[in-house]
Amino acid sequence: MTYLTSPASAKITIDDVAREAGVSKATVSRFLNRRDELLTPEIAERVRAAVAQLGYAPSPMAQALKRGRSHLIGLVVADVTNPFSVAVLCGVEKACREAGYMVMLFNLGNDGAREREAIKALSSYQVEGFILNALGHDALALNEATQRGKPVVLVDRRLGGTQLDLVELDNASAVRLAAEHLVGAGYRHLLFVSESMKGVSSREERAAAFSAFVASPAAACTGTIFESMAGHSDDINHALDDALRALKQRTAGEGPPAVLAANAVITLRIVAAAARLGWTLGVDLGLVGFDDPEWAPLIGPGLTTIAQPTDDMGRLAVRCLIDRIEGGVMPPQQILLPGQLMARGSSRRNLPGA
Amino acid sequence: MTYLTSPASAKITIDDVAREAGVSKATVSRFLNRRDELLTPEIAERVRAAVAQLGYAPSPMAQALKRGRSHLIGLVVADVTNPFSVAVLCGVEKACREAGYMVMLFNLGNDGAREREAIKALSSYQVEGFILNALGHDALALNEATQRGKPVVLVDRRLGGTQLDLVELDNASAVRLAAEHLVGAGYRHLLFVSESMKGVSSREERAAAFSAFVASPAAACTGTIFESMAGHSDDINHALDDALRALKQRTAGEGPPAVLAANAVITLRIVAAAARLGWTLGVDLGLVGFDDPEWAPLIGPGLTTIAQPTDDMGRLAVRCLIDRIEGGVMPPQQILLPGQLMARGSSRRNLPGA
DNA sequence: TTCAGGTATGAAACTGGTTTCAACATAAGG
DNA sequence: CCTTATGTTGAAACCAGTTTCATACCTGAA
Repeated sequence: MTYLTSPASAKITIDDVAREAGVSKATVSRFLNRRDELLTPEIAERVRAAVAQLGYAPSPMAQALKRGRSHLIGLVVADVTNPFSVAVLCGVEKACREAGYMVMLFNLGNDGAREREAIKALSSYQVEGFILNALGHDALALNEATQRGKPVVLVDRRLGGTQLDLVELDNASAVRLAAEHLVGAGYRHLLFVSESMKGVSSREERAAAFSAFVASPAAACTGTIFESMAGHSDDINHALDDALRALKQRTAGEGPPAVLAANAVITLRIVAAAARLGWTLGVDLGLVGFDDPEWAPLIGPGLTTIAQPTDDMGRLAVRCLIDRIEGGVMPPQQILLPGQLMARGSSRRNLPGA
Repeated sequence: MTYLTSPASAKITIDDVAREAGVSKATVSRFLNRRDELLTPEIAERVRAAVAQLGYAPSPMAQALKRGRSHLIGLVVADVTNPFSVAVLCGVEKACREAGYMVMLFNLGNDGAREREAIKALSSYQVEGFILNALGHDALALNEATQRGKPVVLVDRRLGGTQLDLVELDNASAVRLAAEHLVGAGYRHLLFVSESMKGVSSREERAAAFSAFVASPAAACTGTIFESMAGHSDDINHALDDALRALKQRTAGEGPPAVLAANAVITLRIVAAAARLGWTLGVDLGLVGFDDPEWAPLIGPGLTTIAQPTDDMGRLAVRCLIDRIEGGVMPPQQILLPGQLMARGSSRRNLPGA
């Protein structure tokens, strides 16, 4: 009894087409690459017909082998469960397809040790370039890639000291935008909550911009940075609750404090913490978070966020990469894109009380 | 002025290793494939040293070409922005890597017309098999794949009449679980809200199970199905609001109605609709939704959900596929996995009123 | 009519591996 | 000591294409 009835329908090669058309495979190859120029109309037509009749499609593998070009782009993502990464992934994938490239995905699952593995695996598949949204724990891995002469574009995070193309949010402006919004809404005490910096540039930039903002005389607010360390989630939550309670106490009588959350994961943690403490967002605690997932308007009074132009980021990263792949020689670019403030209930101080 | 300092560090081939070790490339190949057996220890050692010294790694492209095996698995996903798809993607990716395969991702972006394109592109890259979470608008595309003798495993959605391996949620049981939970919580009037069926099997199964449940005498509740058609989001929302209002009116005095949402996207829509109507979840409207994204506990009183074992689904799909790739001949399997009820506030009728 | 020059095509080499097959060396058996 | 068996190794063919190089053909000028 057979379950696989497929006759493995003999995949057709360039030789089959050549035979069918009564020409040599060189001719077929020429036809496919520089369509008709260089070919007698009559022959070109015969080849065209044979290709159509057999439904022939050339093997990218074989092409890659000879040409040294795979039309593959390696995309390394720190964590696919992060909505930001997914959003960028979408942009990258779309732009790649439009440009005739396929994307080969490698998800690190937030495991820095796998960066090497990712770059090795992808470059063994002859990807023509990398788009990295990686952890940066392993600068050596990067060197391996660049040393092989493969172009690299960084997204969201700069890695090592190396001067590479980079596409990211204009973190300084975005933080200022968020902080000014909170101050404008009447919050006088700001807490910036981030995951442990661990050398991740975007986290550091945001924290630095926050420090700079609260230090400026014009700010008219106090600011603290809370770094949530890794560990068991109960411990994380406990530490976070303590920090919020302490802040509240310290600033009692001066209006509610506000949190600026460094990304969507942190935002969710803050929301959960507020729920545990029995605080109402927008009333007992202001909140602005980076990233604007679709659930942001639906949590509590609606979460105010800084939306990143993720789709454009992906698209620009690809354009930048392909420019280099196709021989463009230019200085490393840093492309900074503006964030957009999505003002919602979590940062409106004077809500009709609940 | 040069910006690319990389000497393109001449990628080393098997010939280089052979030369370095003073043997033929056949010997090197033998060493790499069946490590040492069959080789003089002295020669094996020379090759090992050469490989190590040159840091040689064989080209999967060339291997694929000759062996006809690419160690690539094609993953077609209906929509990467859907959390369910991402969750499955994670499981698939992990399982693949553990088994020594790479995954090649193709995102349809909910565009059914691209199914063909996806399968063509992936199979031209010689993927050894497919994992499909696709739309199924194009049964022909599928045939193309199976006809080429490539194994296919379906996830979440069965396609066409073809008998293929399938991994999905046990929709019938899951719907019953959710519905019984709602009835148990005191809701007497149930509304099943789904996107337009359009031949998507999981949607149909869930709807059918819902109909079956409410039709059973033991159910002690009424049930309606609301199919949200495609269109402008304002229209969708309007229709949804109307349906909810009508249900409420029709059942006035018999306690609040409850919604069973067919997936996370619908769940978010219901949450938004409740907000527009000024209804409190759990009080004015019960809600249970399929899929359990991380934000579910944080919206309103917490959303009750049916969690799917997405990670296991991915893992099982891969195992199933690899079994077939590696020659396993067996009848098409249907693997049904149980859903888990995550009871939260949105389905608790007697909350301390707000 | 012949020769130069250009063009269209095919044969063969090449990409980087695997695999078959033949050759060689060594050991065992007669 | 010669034959046979066994086991290692290398040369060459092969995968499916691209590209170089040579050849055949045709045209135009001397």
